Amino acid sequence: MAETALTTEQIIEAAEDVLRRFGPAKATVVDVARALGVSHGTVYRHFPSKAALRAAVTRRWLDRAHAALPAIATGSQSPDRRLRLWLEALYGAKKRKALDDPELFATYSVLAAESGSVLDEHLTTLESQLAVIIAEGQDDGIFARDGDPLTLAQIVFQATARFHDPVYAPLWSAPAADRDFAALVGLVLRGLAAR
Amino acid sequence: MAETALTTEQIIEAAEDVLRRFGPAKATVVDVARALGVSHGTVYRHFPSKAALRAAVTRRWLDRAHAALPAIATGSQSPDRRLRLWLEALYGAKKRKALDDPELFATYSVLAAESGSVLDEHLTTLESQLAVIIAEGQDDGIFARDGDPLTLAQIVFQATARFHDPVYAPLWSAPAADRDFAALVGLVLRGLAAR
DNA sequence: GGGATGACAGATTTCAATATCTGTCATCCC
DNA sequence: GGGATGACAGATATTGAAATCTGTCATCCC
Repeated sequence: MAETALTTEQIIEAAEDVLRRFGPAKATVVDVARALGVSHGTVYRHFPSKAALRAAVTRRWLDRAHAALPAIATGSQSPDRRLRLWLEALYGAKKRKALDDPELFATYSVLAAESGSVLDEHLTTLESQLAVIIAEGQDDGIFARDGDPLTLAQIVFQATARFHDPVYAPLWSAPAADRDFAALVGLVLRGLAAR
Repeated sequence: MAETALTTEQIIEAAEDVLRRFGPAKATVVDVARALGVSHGTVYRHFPSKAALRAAVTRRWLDRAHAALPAIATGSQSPDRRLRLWLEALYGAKKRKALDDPELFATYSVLAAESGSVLDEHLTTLESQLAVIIAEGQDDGIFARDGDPLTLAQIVFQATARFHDPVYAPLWSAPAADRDFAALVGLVLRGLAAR
């Protein structure tokens, strides 16, 4: 069992590969097992269902895609600048992935949509990063103090949905997209600012 | 030909009825012709294609759904109040339709998505209504003067997408939806306000 | 003449038979 | 013992033949 031990991580990697090659509609557990040279029963020893395996792949992908954001949220710059940088990093990462490999991006959009709980957890994480920035901005007197930081974070997240929700990905390559994004961030920052 | 003359309007009405009953996936031109008691060739005398007929139905539905908005845009109240009322009317109309008859709403969501030009034209109309309100607000000194009204209107429209884009319809019945909407409108209005 | 018709070709959809997949579990083998 | 296996039942997907639909047009009929 020594060097040939099949790890959960290996299965996730194989599943990611199969999804990349076949797409979400065609990728099967049997494909994953075949890629690993084991029977599909073995995969079910590590994951209770196909959905759970796909959820694990999705979770890892979402975490990696937004790995740079926590550092921005807790950075040393002023909160308003950090908020702008954070939103730009989120939009930039999504846009780059969507344009670099549209098929793969579409695959992960489907995966994220199908495992709602993974997505919800991810979005909650992002919103709490935003909330940290906003709370510090309120403490510094840069942002208006009326309003709970987490609620404001959710509102800011909703207001910028067009620039991070995958359903809008086709619009991110429009000529005016980056200009519109900058203007929207400007509006949001003026909305948050202390009077 | 006197009283039995088949009008374009009658065909649109029959098509609307067929779409309501069968849904966008099943409704056919033959169904529409059958409902009118004519051959399907006759329908093609009035519309160049199935897509054009469906586009006509969509156009009429969109116009009727938002018939109340122009009056609000040109109303007598202050621009900031009008902006809030206009956005509330838009969200309210969509939400009511989505909750009253989800199937019909889904049908029209599909129709709107499939005939992009009709939708684009409709959105342009809505944005120009917003632009009128914003321009007046700038003239009155209520809104900041930096920024072209039409661009600002587009940004406001994008910022509130979550509360009018049909893809988000499932979220409109969430308990927090109305509260979030009010908070978002508040943020947008503060963002537009003159300092 | 001008609008309605229905036969037609090619494209699309439906349907049922067939194949594959998901998830379980008794069995195997190191 | 503990992990891997593969046969199995029910669910889902694929496939190809048959049916229907879209769009055209020569013809009909008021």
